Amino acid sequence: MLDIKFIRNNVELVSEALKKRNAEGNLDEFLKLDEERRELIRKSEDLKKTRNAVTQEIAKLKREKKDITHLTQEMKEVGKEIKGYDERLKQVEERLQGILFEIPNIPNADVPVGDSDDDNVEIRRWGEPSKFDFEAKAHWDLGEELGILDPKTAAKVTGARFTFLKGAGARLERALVNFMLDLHTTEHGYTEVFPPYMVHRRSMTGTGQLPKFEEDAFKIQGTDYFMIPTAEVPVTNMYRGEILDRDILPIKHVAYSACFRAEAGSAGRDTRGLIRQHQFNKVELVKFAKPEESYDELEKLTNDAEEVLKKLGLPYRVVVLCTGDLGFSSAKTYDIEVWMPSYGRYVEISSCSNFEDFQARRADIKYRPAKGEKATYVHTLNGSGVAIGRTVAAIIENYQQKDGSIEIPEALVPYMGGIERITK
RNA sequence: GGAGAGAUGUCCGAGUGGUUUAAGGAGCUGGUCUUGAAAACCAGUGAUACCGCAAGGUACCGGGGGUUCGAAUCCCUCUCUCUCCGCCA
Repeated sequence: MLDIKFIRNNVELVSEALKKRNAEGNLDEFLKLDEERRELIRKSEDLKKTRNAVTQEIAKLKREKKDITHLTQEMKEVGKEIKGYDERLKQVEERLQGILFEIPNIPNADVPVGDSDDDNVEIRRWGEPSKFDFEAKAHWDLGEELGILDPKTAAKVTGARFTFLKGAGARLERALVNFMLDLHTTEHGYTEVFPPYMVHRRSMTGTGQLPKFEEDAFKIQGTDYFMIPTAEVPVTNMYRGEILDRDILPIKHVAYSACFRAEAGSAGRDTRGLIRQHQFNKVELVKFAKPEESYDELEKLTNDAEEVLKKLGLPYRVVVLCTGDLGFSSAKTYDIEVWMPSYGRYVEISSCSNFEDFQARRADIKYRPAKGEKATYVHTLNGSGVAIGRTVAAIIENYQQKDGSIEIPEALVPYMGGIERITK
């Protein structure tokens, strides 16, 4: 959510930003309602001032046993008038907030302008795309042949876009979770949290999933609970409505969670394999930082996520998302893309974003820059560190051997109980 | 699921319709005293949001609604916390 005053004073800038994003925002109506809102507040508060004064007078007269009926009559009318203004004000503010909630964040100045992911800009690469002297297989074929991935049974039990992991496959998933959590807690200084997998509407609104993207989320019928699409939601909302002590910033959390996404609008895309599932596991990095440090923290956070892929020996590249591909709440995002032989290209495995104060304003998370100073919004950041399912897919494909077995990356062997290779 | 008790400012905690438009205490800030500190004493103190160029004003006693000239206080409703009982991984 953007600041009302900021929009009021920077209409051109906001309008430009929307254009760059190919997004729409009802700025004309916003400005009109903003004007009306302030006028209603003025009128209502004027009358309240009068009422407060007269009410004191009535109390005094009553103590003196004097007649007050003419005053109470008068105030009855004033009360009605106030109520009228306040009711209209409430309507105006609701509409205003509705518009505000649907305006995306303003991209940072150094974000490249572009229409789609074709215009994202590669920043760096690590490793070389894997080459094979045999016919390389896709992870969905290889995984089923090895008996470690079983989407058919999942389809029987639940439906499409779910998978049973079995044997060494299930072990690999668990090993990756533990490996990543250990790396980020012991080497990168993140504090581990294990969040609830369901949150209520306010939390989903705080991080920006709602109200605009409700169709992407799984809602629990008969409740106001949503399955979390990422641990970002519960972990960011841990601090909702709080003023944080400046000395504890930056706060760095790492959280493992399952993630649930309806994938509305993705029908027919990535239908095979682990790339796009309704439920997947992810280790998420979340930070709360001082505004002046948030872009340094974004670089560090991205590096922390990259370290996972380096240690696993998976080739990847980092791209900065262009304005047209940027997520709704984000001011700047780096995607880390891992080499996926079956796709013949790099595939997103992590998305690291600085939301600046966009989420903090929605969720009301502040800090005090200095003692006695006015509290101001923190900057929130997060990134996958990294998506587990896609890592499993990447390991299967990049570490496949000619005989159809899969070598386990060295760093992962201790987490696999010493298993160095997955075979039939 | 049943029965009951709560939610007040940074914290503790009074307050059942108008000298409470929130007492008192703690904390914090400043001062007096002291070689310094502690203690004591004195004074100040909403780290809130909004409207306004400002002066100032309005709102805010868990959330929402109602009664009233006037609500922290009365009524309705929701959320959360705690205690006891039942059930349960």
